Amino acid sequence: MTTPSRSRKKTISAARDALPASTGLDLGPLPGLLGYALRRAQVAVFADFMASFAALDLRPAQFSVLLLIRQNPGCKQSDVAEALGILRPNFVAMMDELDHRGLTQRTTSKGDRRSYAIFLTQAGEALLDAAMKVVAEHEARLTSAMKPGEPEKFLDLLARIERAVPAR
Amino acid sequence: MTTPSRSRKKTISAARDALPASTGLDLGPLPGLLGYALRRAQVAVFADFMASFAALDLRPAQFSVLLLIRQNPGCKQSDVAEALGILRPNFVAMMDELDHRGLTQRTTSKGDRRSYAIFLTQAGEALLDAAMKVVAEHEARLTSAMKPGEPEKFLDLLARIERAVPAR
DNA sequence: TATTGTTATACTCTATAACTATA
DNA sequence: TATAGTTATAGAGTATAACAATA
Repeated sequence: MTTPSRSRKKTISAARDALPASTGLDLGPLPGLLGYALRRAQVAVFADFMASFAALDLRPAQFSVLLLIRQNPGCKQSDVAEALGILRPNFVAMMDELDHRGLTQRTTSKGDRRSYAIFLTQAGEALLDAAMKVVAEHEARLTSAMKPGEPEKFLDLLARIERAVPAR
Repeated sequence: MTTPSRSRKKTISAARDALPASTGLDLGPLPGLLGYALRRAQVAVFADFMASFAALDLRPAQFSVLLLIRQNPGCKQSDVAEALGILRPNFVAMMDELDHRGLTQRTTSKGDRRSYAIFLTQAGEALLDAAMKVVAEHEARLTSAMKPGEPEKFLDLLARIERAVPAR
């Protein structure tokens, strides 16, 4: 077991100032916890992402699905689902909706008749083009508070945290 | 509108190496998006948190509720809910469960008879003491992949990202 | 009229078992 | 026997409207 360490203690009080409670409640050690700060930031970023994509009627998961299909045309449903951490049963309704909206197309693959080969339609390509512009603006909002080099540093820290945690 | 910028391009390919797809699919620009990396890390950290607290039968939200009550003994339900971003209707069942488990206690406050003053019981204090040790181990796992000073830098970046996004 | 706690309700995400048709 | 897609279902988490008691 590791102790919070002297330098951490300083961080906690700094973070306490940085993350206002909005109500008068004392948050105690909460703002100094990496997991808590990580979750707060992720919730805020997710909300901004969803608000940005409301006009395109695209949720984050749908955006990533379209992106992966464009990047891997003809791939199987299961591969996309697995790559995004979506369980196969839950992915069916997602693909159904994208299909019904005319954004994707499932063609029964010649080789293995139990799997589909999935593609973007022209409408899907066009929507994804528009989405890439929206996501660039969203990302620019996130990096607007960062100095040069910090976005890269942040991505590196996120990747190391992900790897530092079991499950793998 | 802002362009992705030259330095970002380099970051994307670096992150692509750092975040393996596990399946063979090409993730394209996804691993270079701050929002995507942030969400992946948060999901992984949340999973580690929940696994760590399984033995105590405490979910993240319950832990933060107990912590806030200890930090603000006698406070109102609504204040805790608001501080944690939990909607008041959804907070009722949470408090009911904590009460039924004997971890918290609601006493009708003398001053305002429509609100409760909430406290931790001795069992609640004891469970939170145990939880603080578990969370320290959890945090140590997250910082194990970081060099001195990086946890503070990471907290700072998270707070700045949260503030950079609208809603407020 | 406004606030605190509450009920009812609904919608999204996530998770598991089991079916079908193919292999 | 195993795999791809599917169905059904259940559980969290989150959202809004409205009510009773109190201020």
